[in-house]
Amino acid sequence: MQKLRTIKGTHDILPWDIYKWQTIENTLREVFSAYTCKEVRTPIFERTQLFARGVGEFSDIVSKEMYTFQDKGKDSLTLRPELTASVARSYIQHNYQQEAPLHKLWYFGPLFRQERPQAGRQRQFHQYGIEMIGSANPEADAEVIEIAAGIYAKLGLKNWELHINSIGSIEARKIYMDVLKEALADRKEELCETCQGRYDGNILRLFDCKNPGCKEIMHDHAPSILDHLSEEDSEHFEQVKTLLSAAGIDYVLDHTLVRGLDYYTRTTFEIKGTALGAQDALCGGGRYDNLISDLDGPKTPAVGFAAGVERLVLAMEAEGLFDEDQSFVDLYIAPMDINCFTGISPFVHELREKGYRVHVELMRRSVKAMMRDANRQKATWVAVIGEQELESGLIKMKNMSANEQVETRIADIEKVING
RNA sequence: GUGGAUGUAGCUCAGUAGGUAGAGCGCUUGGUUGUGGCCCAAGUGGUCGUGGGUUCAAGUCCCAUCAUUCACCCCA
Repeated sequence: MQKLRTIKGTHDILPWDIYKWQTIENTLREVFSAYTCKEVRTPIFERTQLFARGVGEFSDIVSKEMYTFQDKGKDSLTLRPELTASVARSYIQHNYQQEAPLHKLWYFGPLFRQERPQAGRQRQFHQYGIEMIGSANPEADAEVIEIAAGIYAKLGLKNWELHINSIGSIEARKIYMDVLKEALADRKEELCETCQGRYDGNILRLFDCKNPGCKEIMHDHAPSILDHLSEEDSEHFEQVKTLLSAAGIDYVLDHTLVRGLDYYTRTTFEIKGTALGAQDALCGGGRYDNLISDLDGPKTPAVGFAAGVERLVLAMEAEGLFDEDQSFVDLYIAPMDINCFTGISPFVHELREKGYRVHVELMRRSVKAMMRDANRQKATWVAVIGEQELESGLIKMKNMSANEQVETRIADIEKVING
């Protein structure tokens, strides 16, 4: 009998770690709302077809990493492996374009991909991101990148760098791929096995190979895609770079940055955590001007990014950015026996309604044990209530960090807490 | 899917030349009568991942299996 445990590649976010996620989520809301983005939540599963068409039938994600199943109506459904396609579907289904020409949509949620887990990669993982739909202009690209970077800045993360590139329109990319193929034709035999396969499959992926031999060949012989962009593509990219510089955002120009998903056009970017393991992409995104129309929507330009939350947690832990000493208890009530509850109950209720975090100890422990517990929980105040207090109507309030104790009427607890 | 590493108390790990288990931290309680953080003490807690095999005897050797983990692939 197998012990009950989480499925491979999935994890519980434990109650003593959840504050890390909440810290991140709160910051996300702040930043996205500062840019007047609106959150959208889509279902966790969709028709398989959506991803096959949106992400690309032959991409690895769709061809071998999806959790796909049939429901009782024999429809093929899939746990979402990414969110851009879902948001695009929502945009089309509800005719967002009738509401306004531009939509800035952000999201946060779990995704599923059946890959072998490793550091910074799980089978159920979380991403947040934004899809800015409606603008073909470079200022949209720049704002999306600014938001991505702004979130890390706001969280205090230091060890990351922004890489940007432009892979042009589909037409320009096709031409470039032929040029690349020709430039490497003589060297094909020297490439590693997987790269030889990629040469005929998706030759752009050669840039991602970690094999030193392949890297050298690519470095020495591969032409830059930036030299093969159309005039409009180049102009667009120049403006993006200018806008980023104006916003004071540092970037690394990286012509080898070719995103894996089929739907990207023109600007692509990635933010790498420089203190992470092999899975170091904190955030990846770019422009995708054809996706909406590919999914039978109106021809609509868009740009966005998706960022991994588990990786962000790892990166923040590595930089010690979480406050491990923060208190979750404003007032710890230490009742000496059951009779103490009735007298204090209405006041506790009132404090909680006002937003104070109040713990009433429920274990019937000794005062010593309760004080010890309050200390461990980093409670700011402790109220001791026993027979004496019930008789006199005065309870003892102890400020734990100052080690000072005062007597007060129950009705004045809030005054004491506020000093 | 491929390769490497690892699987002993809640956590981090010891475990010597095979003789049926330890430490630190944690948790609980106590150190006199109703008060924490330090210190001290006691207690709680493990069929040594699982199943076989070798042996008088295996956490310790062999095989298998499962799980975890790191890397490849791919991607956030």
